[in-house]
Amino acid sequence: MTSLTTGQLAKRANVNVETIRYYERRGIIPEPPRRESGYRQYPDDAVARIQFVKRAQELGFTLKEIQELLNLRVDPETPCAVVKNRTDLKIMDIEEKLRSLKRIKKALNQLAASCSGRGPVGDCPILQALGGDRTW
Amino acid sequence: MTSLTTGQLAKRANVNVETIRYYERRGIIPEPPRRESGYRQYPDDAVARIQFVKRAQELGFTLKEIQELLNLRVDPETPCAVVKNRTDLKIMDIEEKLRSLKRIKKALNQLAASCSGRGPVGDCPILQALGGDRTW
DNA sequence: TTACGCCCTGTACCATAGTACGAAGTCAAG
DNA sequence: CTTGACTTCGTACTATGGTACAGGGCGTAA
Repeated sequence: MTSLTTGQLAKRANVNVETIRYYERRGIIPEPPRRESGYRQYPDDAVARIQFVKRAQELGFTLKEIQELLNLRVDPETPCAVVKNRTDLKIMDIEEKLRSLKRIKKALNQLAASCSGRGPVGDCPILQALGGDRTW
Repeated sequence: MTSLTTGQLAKRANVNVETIRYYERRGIIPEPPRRESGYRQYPDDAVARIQFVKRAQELGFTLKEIQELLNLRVDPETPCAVVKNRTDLKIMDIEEKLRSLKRIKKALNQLAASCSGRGPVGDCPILQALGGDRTW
């Protein structure tokens, strides 16, 4: 069984060494055994754990949520429904963000359409719309 | 001409007093004149300036971007096109965020669909998909 | 005049997700 | 055995957008 140093783990998982230490402080990865010298000895599959975190992050989970997700695993009797439920909640969360961004985009498009791009900024309809039409 | 104290301005603009001081530190609102006592004296239209900031924030601009937007006003000869350009960039920015969120949502939906919600978490297809199918 | 509420300053703190750095110890190659 | 790369720890710093608080000064009404 090979074992990895922090640096090797970092390289394989494609993250910064400090990120690994940070995850350990956060309790997202367990403290690995140490050599006499104090060097950490990570098992091979620590790479998979880091990648779990990274994939979940890409899917919009925060580190806190990921930690909760990982904690569920500790008790294999936890019903799978709990995990599905978090996923569904996250989907709703993302739908809310999508709605909000679409609203924003619509408003910005209206501003952009109102502005020819010609003339001095003093007459800019975009700034006027944002600020009322006063000059401070 | 009425003039406002920090607290009055905060109340009218519907923000925290500390937020106003924070904006002043950031250079987002100019330092107002003071009374003998040191009390700030805001002109009435400071309310509009705060609201400009708040509206722009709602539209997805960061304080830094808002500051740049406000700085454009200082020289009324700045062409309006500059403002339009920033707006267009921000629209593209938001479109990018929308694409990203849609990708995430799709991936999460696939995960959620793969999971019946029944059975123990040890067999959960969601966690398996995130982590590879290993048990740490 | 005293009491209460506001205002002033500077600084520290919150969450989020890391990154950077110094000082010291360790490991491996030459 | 030395050198250079790597590891350890603790702490401080980054960016973002504020919030909180202590210790003092000010303002006004009763």
